[in-house]
Amino acid sequence: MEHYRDIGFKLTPQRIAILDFLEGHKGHPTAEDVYKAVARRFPTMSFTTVYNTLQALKERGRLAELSIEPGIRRFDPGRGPHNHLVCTRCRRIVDIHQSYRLTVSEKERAGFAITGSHVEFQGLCPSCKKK
Amino acid sequence: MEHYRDIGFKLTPQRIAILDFLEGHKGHPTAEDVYKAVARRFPTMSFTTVYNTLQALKERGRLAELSIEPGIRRFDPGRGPHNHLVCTRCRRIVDIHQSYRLTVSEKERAGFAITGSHVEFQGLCPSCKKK
DNA sequence: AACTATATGATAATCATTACAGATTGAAAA
DNA sequence: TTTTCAATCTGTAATGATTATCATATAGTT
Repeated sequence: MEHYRDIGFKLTPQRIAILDFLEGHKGHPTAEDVYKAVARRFPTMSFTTVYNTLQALKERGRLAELSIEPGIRRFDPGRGPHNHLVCTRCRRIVDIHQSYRLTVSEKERAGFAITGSHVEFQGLCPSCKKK
Repeated sequence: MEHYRDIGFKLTPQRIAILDFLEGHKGHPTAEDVYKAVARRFPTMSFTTVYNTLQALKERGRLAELSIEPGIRRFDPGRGPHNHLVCTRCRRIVDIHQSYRLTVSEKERAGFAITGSHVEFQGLCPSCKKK
C-alpha cells in the first residue's frame, strides 16, 4: 500500500480500495465491475468516485483502457504492453504476453508518426470450441 | 443498386438509402453518422431502422464493427480485412491495407483456436504532429 | 491546528442503444 | 395482377452507462 505514494493525487480510502482491487485483478474489469467489488467493502462508494479515479489513473498512465468489445469500456490493470485474444463466442479475453515488431510502409502511413500498436486476436476458447 | 439483391433480406427504400450511404463512405461512421446522413434525404427515417439495418448487415457479414475508441461503436464499410491507424490526439482513423502474418505461441494461446486478428496502430497524424 | 485545493457522494442530466406495439409494405404465392 | 403474411417501419418509452452539478468532507500542506 505504501507504493501508491508517487501516483500524484490525493490518496483517499476510496482510492486505495480501488487501487487494491485493480492490483490483484488479472482480468479486464468494466467500471461496474470495479464499483461492485469495491462497494462490498465500502458501502458509501459512489459510481462517480469510481469513474473519477479510473480517469485519473488513466491520465497518469497507471491504467490502460481497452476497446475490444464494441461499445464496452474495459480497463486493464496489467502492467506493461501486451496484446489480447478474444473468444468471439463468449467474449472471454486473455492476455498475450508476446510482442510483435510491426511496421507500416511509408505509403500506408499517410504522414503519421507511429507510436505504438495493439493486436487483437479473435478465436474460439477451449470450452466454446466443443459446442 | 441492383447488386443489393443477394444480401438476403427485404430491400426497403430505407435500407437502400443506408446501403448507398455506406457504399460511398470511405470513413468509419457511427450509427448517428449514418442516421444523420440518411435522414437528410429520408425525413421519416427512424433511429431504430438504422440500428436494425446495421445489425442485420453485420449478421450477414456485409459490415464490420470497429472497437477502436473505448465506448464508441463505429462501422466499417470497407471491403476485405484491413488494419487501422488512429491519431491519439484527434482520433482520426485511417485504413492500413497491409496484412500481417501473426502467430501466437502454443503456450500463450491457452487452447484457443485462432481465427483472425486486427492491428490497431497508434500515432500522431500530420496536422496534430505540428502542435 | 488551521487552511485550501481536491475529492466525495447524492441527485439529476445526458447520451447511446434497445424494447415495444401498431401500422405499413416487400416479395412470394395464387 | 391480386392476395397474403412475415418482415420491416416508425414514434415513443424504457434502459443502461457515463457525465454534470454542487454542497459537504477531507488529505496533505503550512
